[in-house]
Amino acid sequence: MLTERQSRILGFIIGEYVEHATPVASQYIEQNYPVGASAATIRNEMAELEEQGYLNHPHTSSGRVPTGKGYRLYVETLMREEEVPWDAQQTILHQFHQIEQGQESWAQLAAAVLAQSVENAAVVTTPRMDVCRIKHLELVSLHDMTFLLVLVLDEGRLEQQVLSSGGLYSQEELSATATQLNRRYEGKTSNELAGDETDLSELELLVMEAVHSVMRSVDEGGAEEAHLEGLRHVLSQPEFSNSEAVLGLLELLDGQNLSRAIPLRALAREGVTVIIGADSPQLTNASEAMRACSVIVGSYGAPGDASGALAVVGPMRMRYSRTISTV
Amino acid sequence: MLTERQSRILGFIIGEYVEHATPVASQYIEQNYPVGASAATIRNEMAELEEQGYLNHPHTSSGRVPTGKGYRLYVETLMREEEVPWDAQQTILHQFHQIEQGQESWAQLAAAVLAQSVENAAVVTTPRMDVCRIKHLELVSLHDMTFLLVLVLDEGRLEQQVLSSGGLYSQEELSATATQLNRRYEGKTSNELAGDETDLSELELLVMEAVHSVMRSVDEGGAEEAHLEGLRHVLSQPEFSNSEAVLGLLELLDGQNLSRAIPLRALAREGVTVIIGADSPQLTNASEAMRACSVIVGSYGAPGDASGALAVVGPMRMRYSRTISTV
DNA sequence: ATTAGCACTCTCGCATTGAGAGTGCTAACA
DNA sequence: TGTTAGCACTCTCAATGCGAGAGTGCTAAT
Repeated sequence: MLTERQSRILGFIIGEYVEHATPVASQYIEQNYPVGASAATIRNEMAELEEQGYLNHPHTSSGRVPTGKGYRLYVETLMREEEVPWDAQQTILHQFHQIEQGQESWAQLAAAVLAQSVENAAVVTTPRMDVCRIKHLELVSLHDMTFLLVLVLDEGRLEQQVLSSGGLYSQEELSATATQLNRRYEGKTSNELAGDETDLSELELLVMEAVHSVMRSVDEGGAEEAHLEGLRHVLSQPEFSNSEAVLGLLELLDGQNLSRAIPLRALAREGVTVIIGADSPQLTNASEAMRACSVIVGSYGAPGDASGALAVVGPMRMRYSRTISTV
Repeated sequence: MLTERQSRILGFIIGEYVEHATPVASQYIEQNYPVGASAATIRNEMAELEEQGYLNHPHTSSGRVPTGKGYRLYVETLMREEEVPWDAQQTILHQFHQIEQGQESWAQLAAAVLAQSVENAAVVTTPRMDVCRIKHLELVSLHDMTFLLVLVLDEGRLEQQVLSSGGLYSQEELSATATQLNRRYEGKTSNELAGDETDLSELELLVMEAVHSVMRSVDEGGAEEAHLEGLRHVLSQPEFSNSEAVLGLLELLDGQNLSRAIPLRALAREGVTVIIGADSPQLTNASEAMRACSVIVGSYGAPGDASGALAVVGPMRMRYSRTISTV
């Protein structure tokens, strides 16, 4: 469909545009890239590329700008993955070793690191088991009628729930109950739990019901929290110099809407995915604000084990090569 | 210093400006507020107010705009606290009852609720004890050489830490150790812990060292996390219609810089505080971006008990009355 | 097939203009 | 002395026009 030279020119244009965010002219290409042809020829090729839908021009006489289709071709075929510079890798690793905290802040930090290193906004969801198992449970008395249920799941994930009992229980009773329940339910998944709740005391029943509900909500990904970081990078891009665009995007990403806007988990299953602009099939409710953006979704962790999703949100004009490999 | 009438006019102007974000003209005041004087008189008073530094005008012929000094006078003396509408209170309560989760997401949600109800950005730090006490500790074996230390502190706060032991311990041994340590240290504060670490086995020593370090970091507020929510509200205000302002503020609030920018905890001690514009003494490193903003800081919880700070960040032109009472 | 040359189009920045808004001042008035 | 009406003055804001520059599209020559 495209000649060798056309592809190369397209690549050059996209590269230029990604870096400078201004329409690219034929002369400029001629002078700065090794095409081996004059400006006029390049112009002809550009016209051809435009006819096929890879380029666009804002007005009769201004340089060319890549279209969504152009970007897609670029990402799919003619981009070579950029090696992440070794020292950048080191920096990232270093930043990660700084913290050995719980998953909560881990995700937050991962988002920050990712955002910083690709200079765009990043979203990271907390890791999550495909099916989680009880590792251990513990009951701690708080006040007279309330106590805390602490649930340790696979991979050291922690969940807590405050319960109020019908009666008064001492810490000793609670501990004993916990031990008992541990012996009986350790290693079970939510499903294996169901139906095995006969023969329990009132207290045990109360606890197990709570356990069940917590695990179910974890299984459903309800406990999955997405952390957003680095919005400033996206918004400082020139495409958001007018403030309506800013607002649109903010509206979309700031609130809880985040997970709704981007069906992260669904996409993450299949390696690294790139969503360009209003790639309609994937973003069903792609809002107007999303038109100008791209999202790169990836996952980390081993499938079947703890795993989570992570994404980079940026303008269409982002450095795909760098970003993708970083992801 | 100010006559009765001057105060009233100042009040009217600020009220107007806060609502409409446009300079206020003398005629407008005359027609919409019960001053009992003509536009000319109001003009004279305005000139007087300007001389004293409460007002300003952008250019020779445009309405008046309050200065920082004006706002300060307003909040300090001539504003009456607005009653939060009852149904709004209900809504907020309702939203809070929706979740009975851990503190992590609690703070996040509180920020969201606060932000929404005052239509500005809100920051909420996680609750924190002044001095925390051990309620309970638990050890859960994870893999061969690693186990999880779960620490329940006062008020049901949870901390976790992954430890790697020198040797191999079974879950039984861990549980026994935990029970032992519980018996010995329950209810102690970090300080009471110090120096009482003689006569312990290797494992116990390892655990208690970790406990100590966790508690110290909690005491120091290191574990305090600030959650920011509702940026969109601030940025949708007309004063941020030009994008440089947006960037400045974003730079300030988006990243980890948050807590550095606003010495929340320090301020929160003393009831509700209002910082207007570049109130220099309080915001040492008040960046340029902060010039146009105000911050209202408050605290929640009982001092001496679990407590945290919360703040609303908005344009100078915010509805102080409503916001303050909501806080 | 490539290229040089040239006309054409469109944007961008700048100055100009006119209307409108709101003040400051002065002079009259209670 | 405090208040008010009237008017000139200033400044913004939006619209308009203009010239320069950038970059293309096309045509004709190689």
